[in-house]
Amino acid sequence: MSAKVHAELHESVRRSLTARDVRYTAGRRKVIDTLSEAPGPRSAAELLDETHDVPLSSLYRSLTVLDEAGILRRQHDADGLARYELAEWLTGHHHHAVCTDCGSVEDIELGESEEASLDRILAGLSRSTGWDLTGHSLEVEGVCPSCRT
Amino acid sequence: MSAKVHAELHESVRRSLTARDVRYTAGRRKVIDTLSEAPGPRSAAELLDETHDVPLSSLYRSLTVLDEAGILRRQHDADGLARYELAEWLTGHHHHAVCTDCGSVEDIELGESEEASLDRILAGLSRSTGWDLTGHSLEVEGVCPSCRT
DNA sequence: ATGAGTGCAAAGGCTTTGCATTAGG
DNA sequence: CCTAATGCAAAGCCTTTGCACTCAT
Repeated sequence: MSAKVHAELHESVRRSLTARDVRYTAGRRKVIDTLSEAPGPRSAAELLDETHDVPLSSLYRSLTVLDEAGILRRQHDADGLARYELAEWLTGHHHHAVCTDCGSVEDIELGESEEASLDRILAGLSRSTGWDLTGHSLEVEGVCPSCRT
Repeated sequence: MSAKVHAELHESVRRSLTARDVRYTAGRRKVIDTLSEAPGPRSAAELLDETHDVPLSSLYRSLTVLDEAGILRRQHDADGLARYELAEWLTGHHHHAVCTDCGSVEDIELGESEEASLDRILAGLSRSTGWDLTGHSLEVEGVCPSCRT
């Protein structure tokens, strides 16, 4: 993420937090910085390492607060480990590819026409299932380039 | 699941386990029975309750063994709780709808043409990402019929 | 028979919480 | 200033494991 976009990211986060009376502290900025540079969702342990000097409990509390504020999204990988990524309104809509070999998760984007056919599929599902569908995520699994070699 | 298909299910499981020198015990049959009747993935706590008289540690050990044998599939829900369902070779390929309100997960199936367009999307991804893709799952989120009312 | 499975209790690992202190707006 | 956030240690919760006993094949 470029410097300019980076500054805008922090501004977006700050505005969003301020509106909820949540403070944008140094530790939280480090978390957002780290996540914005990551190629895919990060675990708490990875963030603990990559943010430097953000204590465990503060990290977890910040992650919880940022999740509740809609700044980031928490999921769980195949091992049940919590993984965090910036929310889609900050990064843009994307999907995930999970390596069945090493477990790494990589962000991937679909082209317009692919995303459009996904939307058509969802519209059909909404009708046939009785659910009021609000979002979707396609997760593909396979072997990543570095495990393939 | 009908009685006949049910019997076939147990036979499939038994054959698969026998081939790996894993025994198909009463407790494990209860787990398979419960999962085959569930409308979506079950947690360990739910299985503990629904199987009756399968002790905690035995349940977890059976789930681990059955997962490793490819009989069932373990995932984790939004709260990080492990959830189990029969593997797709036993139930058929399907996807999940997650209720953003109550957290319930329901199995859903796509029609042939929808599944075919998903496959086309995946083929494109395989080319553009350099991954060797082997599977996919589409998770849709929304509000389930019972939470909508 | 004989090794896999069971069942209880104890341990593990990730995450949350209590509380006194610090610092952001 | 005044309340949210921090940071340490302690507690929680789901899941796994040690060990002696039991049962499936």
